[in-house]
Amino acid sequence: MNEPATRDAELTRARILEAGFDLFVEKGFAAVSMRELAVRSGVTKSLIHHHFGTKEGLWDAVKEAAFARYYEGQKDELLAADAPDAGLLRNGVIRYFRFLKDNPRAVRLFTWMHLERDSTCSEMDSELVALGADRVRRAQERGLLRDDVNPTHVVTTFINACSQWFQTLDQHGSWEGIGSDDEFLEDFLKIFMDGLAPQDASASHQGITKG
Amino acid sequence: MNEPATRDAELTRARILEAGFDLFVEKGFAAVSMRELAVRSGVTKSLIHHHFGTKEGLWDAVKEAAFARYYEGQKDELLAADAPDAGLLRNGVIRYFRFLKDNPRAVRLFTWMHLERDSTCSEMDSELVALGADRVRRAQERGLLRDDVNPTHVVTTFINACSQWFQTLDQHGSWEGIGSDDEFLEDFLKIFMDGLAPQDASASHQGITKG
DNA sequence: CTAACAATTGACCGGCCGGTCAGTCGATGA
DNA sequence: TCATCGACTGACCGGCCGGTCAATTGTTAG
Repeated sequence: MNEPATRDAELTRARILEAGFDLFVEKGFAAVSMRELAVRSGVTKSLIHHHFGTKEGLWDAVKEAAFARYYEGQKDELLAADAPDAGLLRNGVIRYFRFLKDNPRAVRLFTWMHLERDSTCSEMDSELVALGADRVRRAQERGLLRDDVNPTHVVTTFINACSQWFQTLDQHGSWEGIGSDDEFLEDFLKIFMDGLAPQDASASHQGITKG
Repeated sequence: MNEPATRDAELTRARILEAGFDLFVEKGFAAVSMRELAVRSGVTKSLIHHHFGTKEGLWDAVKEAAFARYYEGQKDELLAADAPDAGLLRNGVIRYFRFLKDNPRAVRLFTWMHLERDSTCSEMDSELVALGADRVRRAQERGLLRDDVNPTHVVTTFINACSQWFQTLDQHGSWEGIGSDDEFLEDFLKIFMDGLAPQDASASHQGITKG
């Protein structure tokens, strides 16, 4: 029905995109040359220009493709957690953490993009943060979470902690006493969820909390 | 007493180092050329080679200089908090946060280095994390902090949350409902410190904490 | 005063950079 | 069967890349 294996434009584009993703994620945009992109994708340099115009064009396409995947996946995750039970936030954190764990190269890609002040990143982040903050706000209104903290700050706190965990994953081997991904997640959840529990009127916890 | 303004090797090296810091922090190693480094520092390209050998040589020198500053400053901060009072961890977080706030370009530099898998980074991080974890462990032994969490995970949690906050600072303008640096710090400390408070035997907080 | 030395310069190098273009090749529709 | 169109190639371009080197200049020790 379709074109044969040779001269399949879609397949070629996909191969170039994959090579681009690999190399850009590994070395960053500026450190990758069109020549190595060509070698890696198994096509001619000219063919990359034919399909994507310029090096920036390919970079944009790579980002767009990765973004679509990430955004889609993450939105599904957030929507899947719509059931209004008490563990909503906890499950949200776990899902986000697992997503990052399953997509370590996405973490690298977004870090490169942040450093290059890519606007696409901030738009998506903004939407997801807003979505998460809304959930937190509703949980606060129901009395399920303490309400003396900014919902956006709650979301950014766990996003920050999880993202940076995987951003520094390479080095963890040399950090003495550090645990596995799941052990960190477990400890983080203890701190995070207990820290977010509704405050007792009988305000017990003193000691360390006040300097 | 010393050499005049012209032909001052130390001053020249310093100027080149500063230009290198500016440009590398802004665009990353690969995206900076020797020519623009020369223009920025107001000297000849050859002179940079004379003083630093290669482009990598300058990059190493820039990193080393920044590292020395960072490491020194941060160690001072940690040692300054040696008084064994109850707010030790809280003050540690505040000091770390303030350091990052005062040195936003260091945050960018270290992010570039992380992406390039620079080993120097991990060595310093490793030492600081170990130092912080030791403090947490001692606080746990004294019953000032909950002891059912890995001390290293406690330290990485706040380091991660703070670092990433400043790493994404550029975008915060478009995140609705987000507060200032200090407001975030305040909210983070509420969650973090209350989450780390010693557990009551009468374990009250249920609801959200269990999925 | 001058020899010695380091700081500094500008011309120059081969090579790789991103990008272009004329042309070949192969599938497809009339 | 053949014209058409797009996938694909390889030779080529000017320019910038990091780096070298011989020569000049300023400083300083003897």
